[in-house]
Amino acid sequence: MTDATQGLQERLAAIIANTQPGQRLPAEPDLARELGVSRASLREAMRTFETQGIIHRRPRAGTYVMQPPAVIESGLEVLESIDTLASRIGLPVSMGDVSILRRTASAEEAAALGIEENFGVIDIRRSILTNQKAVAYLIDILPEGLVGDEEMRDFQGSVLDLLIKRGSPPLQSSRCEISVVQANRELAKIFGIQRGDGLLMFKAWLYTVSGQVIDYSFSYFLPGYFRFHVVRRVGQVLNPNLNLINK
Amino acid sequence: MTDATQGLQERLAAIIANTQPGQRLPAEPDLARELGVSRASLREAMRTFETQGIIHRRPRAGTYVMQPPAVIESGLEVLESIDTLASRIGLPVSMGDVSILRRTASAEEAAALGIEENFGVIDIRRSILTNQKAVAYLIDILPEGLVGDEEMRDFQGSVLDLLIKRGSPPLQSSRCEISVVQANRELAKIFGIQRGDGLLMFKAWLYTVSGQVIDYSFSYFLPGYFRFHVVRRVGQVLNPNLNLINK
DNA sequence: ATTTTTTAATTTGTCAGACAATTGACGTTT
DNA sequence: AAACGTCAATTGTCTGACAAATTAAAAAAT
Repeated sequence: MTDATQGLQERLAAIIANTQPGQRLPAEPDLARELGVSRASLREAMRTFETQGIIHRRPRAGTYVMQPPAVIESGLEVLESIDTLASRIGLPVSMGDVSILRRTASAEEAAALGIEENFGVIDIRRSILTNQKAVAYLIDILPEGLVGDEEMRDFQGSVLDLLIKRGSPPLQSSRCEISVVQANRELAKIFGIQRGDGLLMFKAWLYTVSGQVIDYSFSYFLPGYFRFHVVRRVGQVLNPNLNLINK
Repeated sequence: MTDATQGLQERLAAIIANTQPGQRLPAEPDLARELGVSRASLREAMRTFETQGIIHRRPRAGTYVMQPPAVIESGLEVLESIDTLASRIGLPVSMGDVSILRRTASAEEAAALGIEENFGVIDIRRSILTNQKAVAYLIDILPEGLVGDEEMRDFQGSVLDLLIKRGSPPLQSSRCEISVVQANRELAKIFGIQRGDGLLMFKAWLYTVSGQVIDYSFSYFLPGYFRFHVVRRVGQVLNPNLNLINK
């Protein structure tokens, strides 16, 4: 996606975010004029949000901002920080050492964040303790320039909570990959376990409403202290393309 | 999305599906002519696939079909059997030894299935092989009397597929708990790993539409062969009130 | 005053045609 | 063989237009 397209995407995202769910957006010709683009370009940008279920377009009636689905389950469907989760479960947790450093992005991180290699990133690492024992270790990689210095100084909780609290850019969802990894020396030392012991790992991409990755994170969990669940629908896979592609 | 739009979407999906990953799609004017639509409409449809990362567009160079990831990947939102998943991805898998036996329910199983202790259950265990190597081991516990003897005899695939195929009772959803377990002697032997090595485990309750648990299952996955993911919503932030408040 | 009917404006879906900017392949020159 | 210039190809974007149907306003009828 080109820079100009990205900019339009973000400006449109802001307009959508500032519209009450259920409310109608301005008509396309008006919106295009407001954004200074042609109606065709606007429609392409809108298609992105329609694909994500953020807006719904009704021919001859208008385009409406969707109501975010009601959250009932308390599983992985909803993104919440470990801190929020722990306090909800009643697990007394404290934060261990926090490491915040600026460095340049590795190739993998640059690809994940959609930035150039060697672009600056902020690397935040911290452990979650219960009874003086580490039960989770969290690494967040963010593009430089997103979080100010003063924000960083009084950083006490989770990166996610910080981003949610500041409100901009508006967040959309997180893609979370679940896997098991063997503890390397660093992780073994942090958790006080043997090298090679299994750890539950979440690798997550946090997306803004404009589709940009704002946080690339690795979360390691000591088995036995956390229980994650997800409710799975019975039915068809929604993405029809994958079916076609692999037939 | 209107019906005509849906049709274009599907026809474009078919064209993308029949294009080798990494290859270029025909130029937009040609593709539009082939599909019998205008270039503007085609571009809107293409934006849908670009959003999903299925195609990548490079200005003045063309539109390219992306390479799908090589590992077994599954969104957890939709419940599907490992067999269906593997065939959808094109991974050649075979079924290892299958063990089907009738016995009485343990206390844990009785609680999970909502039946009396010592009530009869069917215990189905099987391993999934790829290249003669076990990569998954699945245990299904069902209340007795739900599956007939003749159905069991020619049982070849997954319990879930069997239940879906027979259609009754109608299934609703599955609650899946994700954790990491250490391989015991039995599991270590099955997977050819050391005792104590980490395995990804799903513990799942399959619910019918009437709310009854019809299948209580344990699924063990060898790390590295599967990549499960889940999209986690950021519920509150899309709520425009918060954005306004925090601005 | 209220309900029904008619009318007109609104809005998305779609089309055709055009131009700009840059890439990548090709041919030419050194 | 290498460097350079040329030119077709391709996506990104714009303008203007029409169709179809919904919605709201206006008009008519009760």
